[in-house]
Amino acid sequence: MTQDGIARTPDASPRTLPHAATLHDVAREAGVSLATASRVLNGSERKVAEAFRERVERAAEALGYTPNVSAQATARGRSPVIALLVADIADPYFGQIAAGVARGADERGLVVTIAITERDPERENRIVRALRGQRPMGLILAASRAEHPDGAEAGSELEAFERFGGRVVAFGERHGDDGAERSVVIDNAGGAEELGRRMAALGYRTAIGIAAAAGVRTSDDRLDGFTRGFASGGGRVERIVRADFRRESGAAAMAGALAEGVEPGTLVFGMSDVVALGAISAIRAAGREVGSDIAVCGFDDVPASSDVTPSLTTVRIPLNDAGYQAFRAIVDEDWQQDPLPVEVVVRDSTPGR
Amino acid sequence: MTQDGIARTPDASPRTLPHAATLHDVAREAGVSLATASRVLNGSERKVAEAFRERVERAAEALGYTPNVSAQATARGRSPVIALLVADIADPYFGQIAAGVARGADERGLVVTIAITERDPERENRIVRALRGQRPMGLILAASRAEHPDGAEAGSELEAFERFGGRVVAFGERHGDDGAERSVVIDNAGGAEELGRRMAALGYRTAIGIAAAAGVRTSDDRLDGFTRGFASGGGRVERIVRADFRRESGAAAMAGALAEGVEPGTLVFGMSDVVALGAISAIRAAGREVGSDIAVCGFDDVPASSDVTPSLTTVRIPLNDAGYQAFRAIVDEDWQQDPLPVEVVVRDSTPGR
DNA sequence: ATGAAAGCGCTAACAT
DNA sequence: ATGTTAGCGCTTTCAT
Repeated sequence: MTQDGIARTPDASPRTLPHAATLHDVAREAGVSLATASRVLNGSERKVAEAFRERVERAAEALGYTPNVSAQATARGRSPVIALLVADIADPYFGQIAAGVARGADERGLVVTIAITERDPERENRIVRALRGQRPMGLILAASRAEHPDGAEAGSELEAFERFGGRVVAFGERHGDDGAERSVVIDNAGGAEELGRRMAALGYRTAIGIAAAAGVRTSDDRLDGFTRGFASGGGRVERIVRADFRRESGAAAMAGALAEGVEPGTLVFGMSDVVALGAISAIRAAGREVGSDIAVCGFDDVPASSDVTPSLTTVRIPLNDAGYQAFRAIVDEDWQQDPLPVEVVVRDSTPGR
Repeated sequence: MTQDGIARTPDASPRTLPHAATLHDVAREAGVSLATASRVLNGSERKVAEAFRERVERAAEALGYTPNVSAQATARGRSPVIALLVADIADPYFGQIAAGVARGADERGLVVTIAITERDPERENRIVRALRGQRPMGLILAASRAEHPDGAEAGSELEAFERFGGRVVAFGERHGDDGAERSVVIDNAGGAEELGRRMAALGYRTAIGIAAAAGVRTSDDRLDGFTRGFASGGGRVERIVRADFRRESGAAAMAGALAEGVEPGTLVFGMSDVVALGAISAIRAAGREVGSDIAVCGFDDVPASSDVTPSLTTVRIPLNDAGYQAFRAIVDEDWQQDPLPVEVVVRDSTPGR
């Protein structure tokens, strides 16, 4: 043994590090061919004599062999990965979706890679392009995107991805023409409409919507649905302030609205719970009361929503299941979305008037 | 052009799908060798004539070439990935850490893969083993683990990983002897001690701790620190109930404690905000009041903690930065942890008595 | 500075 | 049923 604890090889190439056992090592150790070793360790169709199989398995065990995923991927031409794009992984909305995706991936032994778009469309495009390099089985777009922000160019990276056999699954129906893309749809409009109806029934007549920029599909759908439902009960969305889906943004938007004046008895509808939570803190900061003075409702039913006081009225959507659906949309050839029930849950932030 | 839109090749092999442009394609298109193409597109040292360089770049652009990461990884022997292990990605604690890791990875063009341990040590071991197959640059263990659950066996997968040049970074100092492993340490004990002191100063004298199983380092440290600080101010932790770090678990533990009887004026210390939040809901469910009746404090300062009412007293730790530190511990050869300030933030859930 | 060619670890025909 | 061998897409000596 040499001083560095590594056996010196005849050709004296100075390996600096021991290397992980390779399939080759296993085969040699077991006294079988590469192919046989590969078959018992990885190949699907079982056609190896029990005796050999055992020897290979023992050798692999002894050497601590782990198949090199990259090598397998190059050889097979596809990578056992699912790429997940989210706007912000620290956001509970995306966190839950991610959990659902991970749950599915785990079942199939797939690895999920995650990338953060920060809600920047340009950044998103760059990421998709880079992700293509991973040659993943599929791409899940959970980041809320706007409709074709600038004409035909947008999404061309996605097309390229699909053209080469990758599957892309988006949350929410996609604008365009492309039939290849699958989407798991959450009934944003329907849920919001029901919410609007319920709020009108509770006696609210005027509302302020805190929405993302026009063009952001999720936001548009929720706002439109709510407006419709609210109107059907005699209510009216009298003002729409813009924010993105971040908490601080919601707070700022609310603060702005407050500065312009908000009548007692007004209902504020945040396009997501996170935004609504931000609005609540702004309302408090302005010395107003949440509930009987200014009512607030949101959308998503993230865990925090039941913890606030007053607890937040919202629309529950099974985010984790939605993530799982997205996973299945990628791996199941004949996938069809299971229904994702949305449900209005009325809590204390919207007392009856 | 044939009917399927693909040029028929002389050997008539029926490719079912177009394939992504390969480096080979680019080289041919540009009329240069594979090596040259590789050099301009990926190689580090620049030594290619400007004329060639341009032709290659144009060809790559025209063909929409994206380097095949797996192939690069096999050729180079290492994969540009950072593997992140968390107990539960939907938990805001892990979500923030993940965001920090992702932020760093993005800077260096690395991809982060995430795996969920579900707080199951056995599962964690399986995962680490599978992860080895990715040959990632490093492994970040954010999942709170117990000390050697069952003797020497535990962590052997980690050792194997490190032996082959992978770097593992753990949150919290590791038990063992191994010098290879780096750890980003959060001053759990110190923060909790200060919290204990402050609570005692507020007038609390008896506390109930909701902790994870003994042996879970994070929990132990927080509990010990708190106990010490609280005692220094004349307080005493009179009961310790066990839960894991999930919200429901915290609620159940609190419900149990409540059933046995909890004196007014008692302080409940949840080992994490999530647990404390669960405790709060249990207290409410039992018809008791949070604050003046039963006070509650937690640890982490997740966003939800400032939204609850009464807002939760806790210890703030810069989780996102902690995640970023972990990233750096992997990529920077001469890494040294930047200090991660912990700070007690007293809110309404622990009014002075 | 450029190209030819030998790998990287593994899979999958194709023999045998 | 097992072994041989030609790739997979890319990197990297090693010549030139």
